[in-house]
Amino acid sequence: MMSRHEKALETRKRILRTALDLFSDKGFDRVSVDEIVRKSETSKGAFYGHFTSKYDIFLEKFKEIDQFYRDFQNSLPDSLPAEQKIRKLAIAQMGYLRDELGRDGIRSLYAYALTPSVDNYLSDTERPLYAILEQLVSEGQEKGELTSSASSGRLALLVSRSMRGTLYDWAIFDGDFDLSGEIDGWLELLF
Amino acid sequence: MMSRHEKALETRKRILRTALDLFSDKGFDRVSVDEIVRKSETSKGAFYGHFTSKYDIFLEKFKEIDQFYRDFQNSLPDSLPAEQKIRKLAIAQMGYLRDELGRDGIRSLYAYALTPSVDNYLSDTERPLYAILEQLVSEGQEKGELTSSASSGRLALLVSRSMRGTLYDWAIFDGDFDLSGEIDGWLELLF
DNA sequence: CAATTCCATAGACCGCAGTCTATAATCTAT
DNA sequence: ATAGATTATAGACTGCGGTCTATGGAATTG
Repeated sequence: MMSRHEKALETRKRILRTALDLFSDKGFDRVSVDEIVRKSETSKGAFYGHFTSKYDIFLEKFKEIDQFYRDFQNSLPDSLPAEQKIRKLAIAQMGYLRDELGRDGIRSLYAYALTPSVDNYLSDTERPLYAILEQLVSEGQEKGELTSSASSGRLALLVSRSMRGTLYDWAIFDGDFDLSGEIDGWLELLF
Repeated sequence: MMSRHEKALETRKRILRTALDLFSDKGFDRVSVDEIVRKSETSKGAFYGHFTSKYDIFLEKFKEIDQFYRDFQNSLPDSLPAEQKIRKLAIAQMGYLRDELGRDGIRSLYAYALTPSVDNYLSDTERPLYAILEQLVSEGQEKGELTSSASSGRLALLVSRSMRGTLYDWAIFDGDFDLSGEIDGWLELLF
Protein backbone atom coordinates (compact mmCIF):
# COMPACT_ATOMS: atom_id res chain seq x y z
CA MET A 1 0.00 0.00 0.00
CA MET A 2 1.10 3.50 -0.74
CA SER A 3 1.50 5.96 2.08
CA ARG A 4 -0.36 9.25 1.95
CA HIS A 5 2.91 11.02 1.32
CA GLU A 6 3.88 8.74 -1.53
CA LYS A 7 0.52 9.18 -3.17
CA ALA A 8 0.90 12.95 -2.92
CA LEU A 9 4.30 12.82 -4.63
CA GLU A 10 2.77 10.69 -7.34
CA THR A 11 0.05 13.29 -7.86
CA ARG A 12 2.60 16.06 -7.99
CA LYS A 13 4.60 14.22 -10.58
CA ARG A 14 1.57 13.53 -12.72
CA ILE A 15 0.55 17.20 -12.68
CA LEU A 16 4.06 18.37 -13.50
CA ARG A 17 4.42 15.89 -16.31
CA THR A 18 1.05 16.70 -17.85
CA ALA A 19 1.63 20.43 -17.57
CA LEU A 20 5.08 20.41 -19.16
CA ASP A 21 3.81 18.21 -21.97
CA LEU A 22 0.92 20.54 -22.63
CA PHE A 23 3.17 23.63 -22.44
CA SER A 24 5.63 22.31 -24.97
CA ASP A 25 2.73 21.18 -27.11
CA LYS A 26 0.54 24.29 -27.17
CA GLY A 27 2.61 27.04 -25.58
CA PHE A 28 2.43 28.25 -22.03
CA ASP A 29 -0.49 30.60 -22.18
CA ARG A 30 -2.65 28.50 -24.39
CA VAL A 31 -2.86 25.94 -21.61
CA SER A 32 -5.22 26.56 -18.71
CA VAL A 33 -4.91 25.17 -15.22
CA ASP A 34 -8.33 23.57 -15.71
CA GLU A 35 -6.97 21.74 -18.72
CA ILE A 36 -3.93 20.50 -16.82
CA VAL A 37 -6.14 19.34 -13.99
CA ARG A 38 -8.59 17.63 -16.29
CA LYS A 39 -5.94 15.83 -18.31
CA SER A 40 -3.99 14.73 -15.25
CA GLU A 41 -7.22 13.62 -13.56
CA THR A 42 -6.56 15.65 -10.46
CA SER A 43 -8.09 18.89 -9.19
CA LYS A 44 -7.47 22.55 -8.56
CA GLY A 45 -6.96 21.70 -4.93
CA ALA A 46 -4.22 19.23 -5.77
CA PHE A 47 -2.64 21.61 -8.25
CA TYR A 48 -2.37 24.52 -5.85
CA GLY A 49 -1.40 22.22 -3.05
CA HIS A 50 1.74 21.30 -4.94
CA PHE A 51 2.51 24.47 -6.85
CA THR A 52 2.06 28.07 -5.91
CA SER A 53 1.02 29.15 -9.41
CA LYS A 54 0.85 28.11 -13.00
CA TYR A 55 4.17 29.87 -13.54
CA ASP A 56 5.75 27.99 -10.69
CA ILE A 57 5.49 24.84 -12.76
CA PHE A 58 7.09 26.63 -15.63
CA LEU A 59 10.06 27.56 -13.47
CA GLU A 60 10.72 23.91 -12.74
CA LYS A 61 11.67 23.58 -16.34
CA PHE A 62 13.55 26.83 -16.49
CA LYS A 63 15.75 25.81 -13.62
CA GLU A 64 17.30 23.14 -15.78
CA ILE A 65 19.19 25.94 -17.37
CA ASP A 66 21.33 26.26 -14.26
CA GLN A 67 22.75 22.84 -14.94
CA PHE A 68 23.31 23.85 -18.51
CA TYR A 69 25.39 26.83 -17.38
CA ARG A 70 27.53 24.73 -15.09
CA ASP A 71 28.12 22.09 -17.73
CA PHE A 72 28.99 24.69 -20.28
CA GLN A 73 31.43 26.43 -18.02
CA ASN A 74 33.25 23.18 -17.41
CA SER A 75 33.46 22.50 -21.12
CA LEU A 76 35.28 25.76 -21.84
CA PRO A 77 39.01 25.32 -22.59
CA ASP A 78 41.13 27.02 -19.95
CA SER A 79 43.33 28.64 -22.55
CA LEU A 80 40.56 30.88 -23.93
CA PRO A 81 40.61 34.57 -23.00
CA ALA A 82 37.89 35.47 -20.52
CA GLU A 83 36.14 37.71 -22.99
CA GLN A 84 35.82 34.79 -25.39
CA LYS A 85 34.51 32.58 -22.64
CA ILE A 86 31.83 35.07 -21.75
CA ARG A 87 30.81 35.49 -25.34
CA LYS A 88 30.66 31.76 -25.91
CA LEU A 89 28.59 31.32 -22.78
CA ALA A 90 26.18 34.01 -23.90
CA ILE A 91 25.85 32.52 -27.37
CA ALA A 92 25.23 29.06 -25.98
CA GLN A 93 22.67 30.44 -23.54
CA MET A 94 20.73 32.13 -26.27
CA GLY A 95 20.65 28.99 -28.39
CA TYR A 96 19.54 26.97 -25.43
CA LEU A 97 16.74 29.33 -24.48
CA ARG A 98 15.54 29.69 -28.02
CA ASP A 99 15.35 25.92 -28.46
CA GLU A 100 14.07 24.97 -25.03
CA LEU A 101 11.64 27.73 -24.21
CA GLY A 102 10.98 29.41 -27.53
CA ARG A 103 9.70 32.90 -27.98
CA ASP A 104 6.48 32.04 -26.22
CA GLY A 105 8.27 30.63 -23.23
CA ILE A 106 10.60 33.60 -22.96
CA ARG A 107 7.66 35.92 -23.21
CA SER A 108 5.80 34.17 -20.43
CA LEU A 109 8.85 34.00 -18.22
CA TYR A 110 9.70 37.65 -18.65
CA ALA A 111 6.12 38.72 -18.12
CA TYR A 112 5.90 36.64 -14.98
CA ALA A 113 9.09 38.16 -13.60
CA LEU A 114 7.23 41.48 -13.70
CA THR A 115 4.41 40.23 -11.49
CA PRO A 116 4.44 42.27 -8.29
CA SER A 117 5.46 40.63 -5.04
CA VAL A 118 6.69 37.50 -6.69
CA ASP A 119 10.08 36.06 -5.90
CA ASN A 120 10.99 35.85 -9.49
CA TYR A 121 13.78 33.80 -10.80
CA LEU A 122 15.32 36.38 -13.09
CA SER A 123 16.17 38.80 -10.34
CA ASP A 124 17.60 36.16 -8.05
CA THR A 125 21.26 37.09 -7.87
CA GLU A 126 22.03 33.73 -6.30
CA ARG A 127 21.59 32.03 -9.63
CA PRO A 128 24.59 30.11 -10.91
CA LEU A 129 24.67 32.39 -13.93
CA TYR A 130 25.78 35.31 -11.78
CA ALA A 131 28.45 33.32 -10.01
CA ILE A 132 29.81 32.01 -13.29
CA LEU A 133 29.78 35.40 -14.96
CA GLU A 134 31.43 37.04 -12.02
CA GLN A 135 34.14 34.44 -11.95
CA LEU A 136 34.83 34.87 -15.66
CA VAL A 137 34.90 38.63 -15.30
CA SER A 138 37.31 38.41 -12.37
CA GLU A 139 39.52 36.17 -14.41
CA GLY A 140 39.52 38.66 -17.27
CA GLN A 141 40.29 41.53 -14.93
CA GLU A 142 43.20 39.70 -13.35
CA LYS A 143 44.66 38.93 -16.74
CA GLY A 144 44.17 42.57 -17.69
CA GLU A 145 41.79 41.66 -20.53
CA LEU A 146 38.85 43.47 -19.04
CA THR A 147 38.52 46.91 -17.55
CA SER A 148 38.87 47.21 -13.81
CA SER A 149 36.96 50.48 -13.74
CA ALA A 150 34.09 48.59 -12.16
CA SER A 151 33.90 45.66 -9.77
CA SER A 152 33.53 42.16 -11.13
CA GLY A 153 30.10 41.94 -9.55
CA ARG A 154 28.97 45.07 -11.29
CA LEU A 155 30.33 44.05 -14.67
CA ALA A 156 28.69 40.65 -14.30
CA LEU A 157 25.41 42.38 -13.57
CA LEU A 158 25.79 44.53 -16.65
CA VAL A 159 26.49 41.53 -18.83
CA SER A 160 23.48 39.71 -17.45
CA ARG A 161 21.42 42.82 -18.02
CA SER A 162 22.56 42.81 -21.62
CA MET A 163 21.31 39.28 -21.92
CA ARG A 164 17.97 40.18 -20.42
CA GLY A 165 17.69 43.23 -22.63
CA THR A 166 18.39 41.19 -25.71
CA LEU A 167 15.94 38.47 -24.74
CA TYR A 168 13.29 41.01 -23.89
CA ASP A 169 13.69 42.69 -27.24
CA TRP A 170 13.62 39.35 -28.97
CA ALA A 171 10.29 38.69 -27.29
CA ILE A 172 8.68 42.02 -28.10
CA PHE A 173 10.09 42.21 -31.64
CA ASP A 174 8.52 38.86 -32.44
CA GLY A 175 11.83 37.04 -32.49
CA ASP A 176 12.76 38.46 -35.85
CA PHE A 177 16.49 38.55 -35.27
CA ASP A 178 19.11 35.96 -34.48
CA LEU A 179 19.52 35.81 -30.72
CA SER A 180 23.04 34.37 -30.68
CA GLY A 181 24.35 36.73 -33.32
CA GLU A 182 22.76 39.66 -31.57
CA ILE A 183 24.29 39.03 -28.17
CA ASP A 184 27.65 38.30 -29.75
CA GLY A 185 27.72 41.57 -31.67
CA TRP A 186 26.58 43.36 -28.56
CA LEU A 187 29.28 41.96 -26.30
CA GLU A 188 31.88 42.57 -28.99
CA LEU A 189 30.91 46.22 -28.97
CA LEU A 190 30.87 46.32 -25.22
CA PHE A 191 34.33 44.86 -24.62
CA MET B 1 -28.76 69.42 -28.17
CA MET B 2 -25.68 67.29 -28.32
CA SER B 3 -25.14 65.10 -31.34
CA ARG B 4 -24.64 61.40 -30.88
CA HIS B 5 -21.02 61.83 -31.85
CA GLU B 6 -20.42 64.62 -29.37
CA LYS B 7 -21.96 62.64 -26.58
CA ALA B 8 -19.73 59.70 -27.41
CA LEU B 9 -16.64 61.89 -27.23
CA GLU B 10 -17.86 63.16 -23.89
CA THR B 11 -18.21 59.59 -22.63
CA ARG B 12 -14.75 58.73 -23.90
CA LYS B 13 -13.27 61.68 -22.11
CA ARG B 14 -15.02 60.85 -18.89
CA ILE B 15 -13.75 57.27 -18.97
CA LEU B 16 -10.22 58.36 -19.79
CA ARG B 17 -10.20 60.95 -17.07
CA THR B 18 -11.58 58.63 -14.44
CA ALA B 19 -9.20 55.84 -15.40
CA LEU B 20 -6.06 57.97 -15.35
CA ASP B 21 -7.07 59.45 -12.01
CA LEU B 22 -7.59 56.01 -10.55
CA PHE B 23 -4.36 54.70 -12.01
CA SER B 24 -2.28 57.47 -10.56
CA ASP B 25 -4.13 57.07 -7.31
CA LYS B 26 -3.98 53.33 -6.74
CA GLY B 27 -1.61 52.00 -9.39
CA PHE B 28 -2.48 50.44 -12.69
CA ASP B 29 -3.26 46.92 -11.67
CA ARG B 30 -5.09 47.73 -8.51
CA VAL B 31 -7.78 49.35 -10.63
CA SER B 32 -10.34 47.15 -12.36
CA VAL B 33 -12.29 48.02 -15.47
CA ASP B 34 -15.45 47.52 -13.44
CA GLU B 35 -14.28 50.15 -11.03
CA ILE B 36 -13.51 52.61 -13.81
CA VAL B 37 -16.89 51.97 -15.33
CA ARG B 38 -18.71 52.34 -12.03
CA LYS B 39 -16.96 55.53 -11.05
CA SER B 40 -17.38 57.14 -14.47
CA GLU B 41 -21.03 56.03 -14.56
CA THR B 42 -20.67 54.33 -17.91
CA SER B 43 -20.50 50.63 -18.84
CA LYS B 44 -18.29 47.90 -20.14
CA GLY B 45 -19.85 48.40 -23.54
CA ALA B 46 -18.88 52.05 -23.55
CA PHE B 47 -15.42 51.30 -22.25
CA TYR B 48 -14.56 48.73 -24.88
CA GLY B 49 -16.27 50.78 -27.55
CA HIS B 50 -13.73 53.53 -26.99
CA PHE B 51 -10.63 51.60 -25.97
CA THR B 52 -9.33 48.26 -27.09
CA SER B 53 -8.10 47.28 -23.67
CA LYS B 54 -7.36 48.49 -20.21
CA TYR B 55 -3.75 48.95 -21.29
CA ASP B 56 -4.80 50.99 -24.25
CA ILE B 57 -5.89 53.70 -21.88
CA PHE B 58 -2.60 53.53 -20.16
CA LEU B 59 -0.78 54.11 -23.43
CA GLU B 60 -2.63 57.37 -23.90
CA LYS B 61 -0.69 58.64 -20.99
CA PHE B 62 2.53 57.04 -22.00
CA LYS B 63 2.42 58.72 -25.37
CA GLU B 64 2.90 62.06 -23.68
CA ILE B 65 6.47 61.03 -23.38
CA ASP B 66 6.94 61.54 -27.09
CA GLN B 67 6.35 65.21 -26.61
CA PHE B 68 8.78 65.18 -23.75
CA TYR B 69 11.47 63.72 -25.98
CA ARG B 70 10.92 66.35 -28.65
CA ASP B 71 10.95 69.19 -26.16
CA PHE B 72 14.04 67.89 -24.55
CA GLN B 73 15.88 67.52 -27.81
CA ASN B 74 15.15 71.11 -28.67
CA SER B 75 16.41 72.27 -25.31
CA LEU B 76 19.84 70.70 -25.82
CA PRO B 77 22.60 73.23 -26.59
CA ASP B 78 24.02 72.65 -30.07
CA SER B 79 27.56 72.90 -28.84
CA LEU B 80 27.35 69.73 -26.75
CA PRO B 81 29.08 66.61 -28.10
CA ALA B 82 26.61 64.03 -29.36
CA GLU B 83 27.59 61.55 -26.70
CA GLN B 84 26.70 64.07 -24.01
CA LYS B 85 23.41 64.80 -25.68
CA ILE B 86 22.49 61.14 -25.72
CA ARG B 87 23.45 60.70 -22.12
CA LYS B 88 21.50 63.74 -21.07
CA LEU B 89 18.48 62.54 -22.99
CA ALA B 90 18.69 59.14 -21.35
CA ILE B 91 19.03 60.63 -17.89
CA ALA B 92 16.08 62.94 -18.44
CA GLN B 93 14.00 60.08 -19.79
CA MET B 94 14.66 57.97 -16.75
CA GLY B 95 13.72 60.77 -14.41
CA TYR B 96 10.58 61.43 -16.35
CA LEU B 97 9.47 57.81 -16.39
CA ARG B 98 10.25 57.31 -12.74
CA ASP B 99 8.18 60.33 -11.77
CA GLU B 100 5.34 59.97 -14.23
CA LEU B 101 4.81 56.23 -14.36
CA GLY B 102 6.61 54.93 -11.32
CA ARG B 103 7.78 51.41 -10.86
CA ASP B 104 4.24 50.11 -11.00
CA GLY B 105 3.55 51.86 -14.26
CA ILE B 106 6.78 50.69 -15.84
CA ARG B 107 6.04 47.18 -14.73
CA SER B 108 2.58 47.23 -16.25
CA LEU B 109 3.81 48.77 -19.46
CA TYR B 110 6.64 46.30 -19.88
CA ALA B 111 4.41 43.37 -19.05
CA TYR B 112 1.81 44.54 -21.52
CA ALA B 113 4.41 44.86 -24.27
CA LEU B 114 4.94 41.13 -23.86
CA THR B 115 1.31 40.30 -24.56
CA PRO B 116 1.18 38.23 -27.73
CA SER B 117 -0.32 39.67 -30.87
CA VAL B 118 -0.49 43.15 -29.51
CA ASP B 119 0.86 46.11 -31.41
CA ASN B 120 2.83 47.27 -28.49
CA TYR B 121 4.26 50.68 -28.17
CA LEU B 122 7.73 49.71 -27.04
CA SER B 123 8.57 47.83 -30.19
CA ASP B 124 7.23 50.49 -32.51
CA THR B 125 10.34 51.75 -34.27
CA GLU B 126 8.39 54.73 -35.58
CA ARG B 127 8.45 56.31 -32.15
CA PRO B 128 10.07 59.72 -31.95
CA LEU B 129 12.62 58.31 -29.55
CA TYR B 130 14.19 56.26 -32.32
CA ALA B 131 14.31 59.14 -34.75
CA ILE B 132 15.89 61.40 -32.17
CA LEU B 133 18.42 58.83 -31.06
CA GLU B 134 19.33 58.01 -34.61
CA GLN B 135 19.83 61.65 -35.44
CA LEU B 136 22.07 62.16 -32.42
CA VAL B 137 24.06 59.08 -33.26
CA SER B 138 24.50 60.22 -36.87
CA GLU B 139 25.70 63.55 -35.63
CA GLY B 140 28.23 61.86 -33.38
CA GLN B 141 29.44 59.64 -36.16
CA GLU B 142 29.90 62.55 -38.54
CA LYS B 143 31.90 64.44 -35.98
CA GLY B 144 33.95 61.29 -35.39
CA GLU B 145 32.86 61.11 -31.76
CA LEU B 146 31.13 57.77 -32.11
CA THR B 147 32.23 54.57 -33.78
CA SER B 148 31.12 54.03 -37.35
CA SER B 149 31.54 50.29 -37.06
CA ALA B 150 27.75 50.02 -37.07
CA SER B 151 25.01 52.02 -38.79
CA SER B 152 23.35 54.86 -36.94
CA GLY B 153 20.11 52.92 -36.95
CA ARG B 154 21.73 49.96 -35.32
CA LEU B 155 23.52 52.01 -32.69
CA ALA B 156 20.30 53.84 -31.92
CA LEU B 157 18.58 50.49 -31.47
CA LEU B 158 21.30 49.34 -29.12
CA VAL B 159 21.03 52.48 -27.04
CA SER B 160 17.27 52.11 -26.83
CA ARG B 161 17.74 48.48 -25.88
CA SER B 162 20.02 49.60 -23.09
CA MET B 163 17.28 51.85 -21.86
CA ARG B 164 14.75 49.05 -21.96
CA GLY B 165 17.14 46.66 -20.26
CA THR B 166 17.77 49.15 -17.50
CA LEU B 167 14.09 49.89 -17.02
CA TYR B 168 13.24 46.21 -17.06
CA ASP B 169 15.83 45.51 -14.40
CA TRP B 170 14.60 48.43 -12.38
CA ALA B 171 11.15 46.90 -12.45
CA ILE B 172 12.16 43.37 -11.50
CA PHE B 173 14.73 44.47 -8.92
CA ASP B 174 12.08 46.45 -7.10
CA GLY B 175 13.50 49.77 -8.16
CA ASP B 176 16.31 49.56 -5.71
CA PHE B 177 18.83 51.50 -7.75
CA ASP B 178 18.95 54.98 -9.18
CA LEU B 179 17.63 54.86 -12.71
CA SER B 180 19.36 57.98 -13.99
CA GLY B 181 22.69 57.12 -12.45
CA GLU B 182 22.46 53.61 -13.76
CA ILE B 183 21.82 54.52 -17.38
CA ASP B 184 24.51 57.18 -17.23
CA GLY B 185 27.14 54.76 -15.96
CA TRP B 186 26.05 52.30 -18.55
CA LEU B 187 26.32 54.66 -21.48
CA GLU B 188 29.63 55.94 -20.21
CA LEU B 189 30.95 52.41 -20.31
CA LEU B 190 29.45 51.85 -23.71
CA PHE B 191 30.88 54.88 -25.46
C1' DC C 1 -8.58 -1.46 18.27
C1' DA C 2 -11.02 2.71 18.91
C1' DA C 3 -10.96 7.67 18.96
C1' DT C 4 -8.97 11.63 17.30
C1' DT C 5 -6.07 14.43 14.45
C1' DC C 6 -4.22 15.60 10.15
C1' DC C 7 -3.85 16.57 5.39
C1' DA C 8 -4.31 15.71 0.22
C1' DT C 9 -7.80 16.41 -2.68
C1' DA C 10 -12.32 17.76 -4.98
C1' DG C 11 -14.76 21.19 -6.78
C1' DA C 12 -17.71 25.39 -5.73
C1' DC C 13 -16.60 29.94 -5.80
C1' DC C 14 -14.39 34.77 -6.58
C1' DG C 15 -12.62 38.76 -9.11
C1' DC C 16 -10.76 39.88 -13.25
C1' DA C 17 -10.32 41.36 -18.45
C1' DG C 18 -12.69 41.05 -22.29
C1' DT C 19 -16.97 39.54 -25.53
C1' DC C 20 -21.74 39.32 -27.01
C1' DT C 21 -26.44 40.68 -27.46
C1' DA C 22 -30.24 43.57 -26.93
C1' DT C 23 -31.98 48.16 -26.95
C1' DA C 24 -32.94 52.89 -27.27
C1' DA C 25 -31.63 57.05 -29.11
C1' DT C 26 -30.11 59.51 -33.15
C1' DC C 27 -29.39 59.96 -37.96
C1' DT C 28 -30.73 59.39 -42.93
C1' DA C 29 -33.83 59.02 -46.83
C1' DT C 30 -37.97 59.66 -48.82
C1' DA D 1 -43.05 63.34 -40.76
C1' DT D 2 -42.31 58.60 -40.78
C1' DA D 3 -39.83 54.30 -41.68
C1' DG D 4 -35.66 52.20 -41.59
C1' DA D 5 -30.62 52.07 -40.80
C1' DT D 6 -26.94 53.07 -37.65
C1' DT D 7 -24.49 53.25 -33.46
C1' DA D 8 -23.33 54.14 -28.49
C1' DT D 9 -24.28 51.94 -24.54
C1' DA D 10 -25.94 48.65 -20.74
C1' DG D 11 -25.10 44.70 -18.63
C1' DA D 12 -25.28 39.49 -18.87
C1' DC D 13 -21.95 36.25 -19.92
C1' DT D 14 -17.38 33.61 -20.75
C1' DG D 15 -12.88 31.82 -19.56
C1' DC D 16 -9.14 32.59 -16.83
C1' DG D 17 -5.92 32.16 -12.53
C1' DG D 18 -6.37 31.62 -8.01
C1' DT D 19 -8.89 30.84 -3.14
C1' DC D 20 -11.87 28.57 0.17
C1' DT D 21 -14.35 24.91 2.34
C1' DA D 22 -15.73 20.35 3.03
C1' DT D 23 -14.52 15.49 3.28
C1' DG D 24 -12.71 10.88 3.37
C1' DG D 25 -9.13 8.17 4.36
C1' DA D 26 -4.61 7.69 6.30
C1' DA D 27 -1.64 8.66 10.45
C1' DT D 28 -1.28 8.95 15.38
C1' DT D 29 -2.37 8.28 20.08
C1' DG D 30 -4.06 5.74 24.27
